[in-house]
Amino acid sequence: MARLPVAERRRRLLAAAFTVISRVGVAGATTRAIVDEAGMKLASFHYAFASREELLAELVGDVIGRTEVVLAVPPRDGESLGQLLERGLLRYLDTVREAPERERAMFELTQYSMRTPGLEGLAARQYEGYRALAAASLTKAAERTGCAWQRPLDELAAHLVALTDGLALAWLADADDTRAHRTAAFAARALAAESRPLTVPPRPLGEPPRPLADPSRSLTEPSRPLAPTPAPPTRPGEPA
Amino acid sequence: MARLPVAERRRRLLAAAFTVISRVGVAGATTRAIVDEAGMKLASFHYAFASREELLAELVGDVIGRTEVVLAVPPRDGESLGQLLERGLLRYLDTVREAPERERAMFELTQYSMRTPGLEGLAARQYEGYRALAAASLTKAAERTGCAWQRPLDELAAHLVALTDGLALAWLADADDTRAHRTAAFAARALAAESRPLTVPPRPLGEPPRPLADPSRSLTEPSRPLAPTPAPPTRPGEPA
DNA sequence: CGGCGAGTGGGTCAGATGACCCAGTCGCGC
DNA sequence: GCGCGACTGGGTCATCTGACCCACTCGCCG
Repeated sequence: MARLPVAERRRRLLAAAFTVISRVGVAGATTRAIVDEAGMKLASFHYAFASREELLAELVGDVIGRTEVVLAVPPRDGESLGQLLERGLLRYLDTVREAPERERAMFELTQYSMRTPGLEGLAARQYEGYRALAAASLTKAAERTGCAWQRPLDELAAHLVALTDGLALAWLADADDTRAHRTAAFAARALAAESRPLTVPPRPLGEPPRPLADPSRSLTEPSRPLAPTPAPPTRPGEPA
Repeated sequence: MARLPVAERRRRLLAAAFTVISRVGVAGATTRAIVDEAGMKLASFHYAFASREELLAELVGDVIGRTEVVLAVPPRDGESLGQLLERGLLRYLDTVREAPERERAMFELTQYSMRTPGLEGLAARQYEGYRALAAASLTKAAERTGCAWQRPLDELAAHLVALTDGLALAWLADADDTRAHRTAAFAARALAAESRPLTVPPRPLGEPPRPLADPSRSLTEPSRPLAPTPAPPTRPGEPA
């Protein structure tokens, strides 16, 4: 083994650890398996890291940055926001299908950090990172299709993260492409419903410019009655 | 230790195993930790189960049935489908908040079965079970609020499962109640948007009874053009 | 009511694993 | 060009873990 600066060695060990975890899970990522993957000797491990725990903690932190924006897809002409979102989600799904182990490894690392004393915060930060990525994607998608979001961006980002998580988890469990595609379409629909076109379509004459009661407010929380609202007629929960 | 029939011993060991897994994860669920939790001796373990693997396999299978319908909530008068769904989701969220370890254990067991040769099928069956529960909840919710679903039930059930998974995962990561509540509201909205009231509201005069192009079809897949559709105007992905 | 076998208890064993030690070696700075 | 110290290699050690063994006990059946 060539002589490497510690920093580089740490980097390689981290990469090897992720590979091993992808293949056999966190439990199977023993120090020996990791150095084996990296083509090193066991002593080098403890030269670079004080302990296996330290490596895993670093890895969890690292992984946050390693996540790329896979949702971003080149927009097409005349494409609606919903369509763009759906293609983005399908693209994400493709990356999951291509490398399911990678995705599994991510989930497992999150779980590891949630369960390990001292690392709980990292799981939260990881999700913070996901939301930031989601927010960026949502912003770009909206401006590319001439739309505006009707809710705070970070809120919608949280929803998108939940949707992608659910989507990935379900696919990992049963590998059902058809079902996953349908759920992706549903997710796109659901998110697009939280937007409005920026170019306000001409309002039909006579219709007052009512600010159409925020359709995305909680459906159960008692909304401060701006005007006393009588018991609403039996209707599905869709916005007025 | 009292003398127990094997069946009972197995049951107790399974319960103890789940408890241990909730506390310390699958990796920490060693045979010793399990028998300790159950108040038995190690030998009893191998008397009841051939191996730790056999117990875990059985546990994964068991867990499928153990899941209850927590989404079901008593309906209130004049409540919309969306409101009912949101309350159901919030109730689910409450169970997660009350026993996060339980939920974590479930996720971990799923992951274990996905990763263990011979148990992959169990993960799929587990999700099948989840979908069945979701479908039952959705049916009940719709009929209680006088609504009908506009998409096949099992499809919507898959969406609901994805949403609850994403919701739970996010909450487990950051324990942010506010965010989780908002996502629950979003999920309820999104699902309710896939329904329609059964009592058809009187159609405005002059508006033909057009079957308003299925709003829930995929937004990207080329829909067989019933009528040649020119490039759609730039609009958000929301249904016409 | 006596024996037999299902069930129990305590111990053992081999292998895996995290940690870490120490004698070397070899590249870099002087 | 050379010495020093950052790095490497090949061990060792204590501990944990799954598996399993065998002598014993005690409730039930005949």
